[in-house]
Amino acid sequence: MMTKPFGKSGDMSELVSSLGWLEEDVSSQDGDESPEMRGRHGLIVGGRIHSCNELGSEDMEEEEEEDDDEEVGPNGEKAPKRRGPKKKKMTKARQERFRARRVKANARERSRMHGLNDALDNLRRVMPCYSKTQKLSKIETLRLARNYIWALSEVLESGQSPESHGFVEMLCKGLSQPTSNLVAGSLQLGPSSMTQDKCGGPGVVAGHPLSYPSPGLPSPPYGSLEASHLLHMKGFKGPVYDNPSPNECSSGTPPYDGPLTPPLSISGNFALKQEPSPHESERNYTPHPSHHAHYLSSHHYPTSTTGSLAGGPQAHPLFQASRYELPLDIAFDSFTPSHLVTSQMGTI
DNA sequence: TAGGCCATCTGGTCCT
DNA sequence: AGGACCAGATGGCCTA
Repeated sequence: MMTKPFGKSGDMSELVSSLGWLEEDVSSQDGDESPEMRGRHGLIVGGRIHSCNELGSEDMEEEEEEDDDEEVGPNGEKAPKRRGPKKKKMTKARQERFRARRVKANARERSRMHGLNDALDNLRRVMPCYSKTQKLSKIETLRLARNYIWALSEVLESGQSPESHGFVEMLCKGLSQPTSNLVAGSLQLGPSSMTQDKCGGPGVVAGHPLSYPSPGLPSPPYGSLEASHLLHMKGFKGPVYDNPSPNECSSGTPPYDGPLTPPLSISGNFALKQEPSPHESERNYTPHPSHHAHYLSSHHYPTSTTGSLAGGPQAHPLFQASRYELPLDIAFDSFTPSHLVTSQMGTI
């Protein structure tokens, strides 16, 4: 798996002592270094050694330019002549400037990645299974976000209920089994028969027909669907069709990596919402806005009593029952566990 | 212990 | 020249 040109920790001190400038650089890391960063000094050292191999120590730099034209590969073969301007000698001053540039660039790169991670965190918060303790991985967050948009589009386009089996199936499409468990658990719904490809196995776990098998999952509670999420979903009653939508997931979902139908038909709806400026959105940010579903439920579609937050989460049995003890006879507005059980048998 | 995920460093490339 | 972005490399942490 990982190649280890040098020991992860063992021979490090030897290498470190042979590189005088190394310690200096480590100590010259940004002053605002987080504890996390401090805990990763070994890693920084590793990085330095990596770069050292490429740049060479100061002693090596003096020789570096001389045999430029006759580079010989590890197997003795001649490497092609290096093109472009000849490398200038790395004088001490140049090296110092280079180091300073690198340190600055590293700091920028760190903050850039932090910004990216912050954005990912914000994305996690609006996912239907946000949990502070059970963070979705980056890749799973992106996949779920993609599915979420897709599923909400389907809700708007075809009137499919956000509580339907198909909705969960769409959310879980292509997700890992633990993430699928998380999503299904958060939605208080059972496993999907369609998620066997990547989402996991058949999904019926011993003890409860509605629970996902959850190998390796920590004890509950982990991700949970925020009350507002579910209430908004429950409140949302899109146009109801007599016949199931031809686009319904269970009747033929597009392949996971295939092109999805863009939510063109709903873009107008979304566009109606005045997006706050970055500043405003920061100020007004709420952990679980479920913006689109909320907006739709409160502005475009009739909202049931349970669909309003006024009643509070405890107003619905869904929020009184543990996910793991959800009785089979809980009736949803348009979806029941029995519904699910039959769907698992492929009768829908 | 292998594998997954992550943070960081780094050099290259493109753009201003 | 310098910054943003990217991908590769590396090592740490955690879990099955």
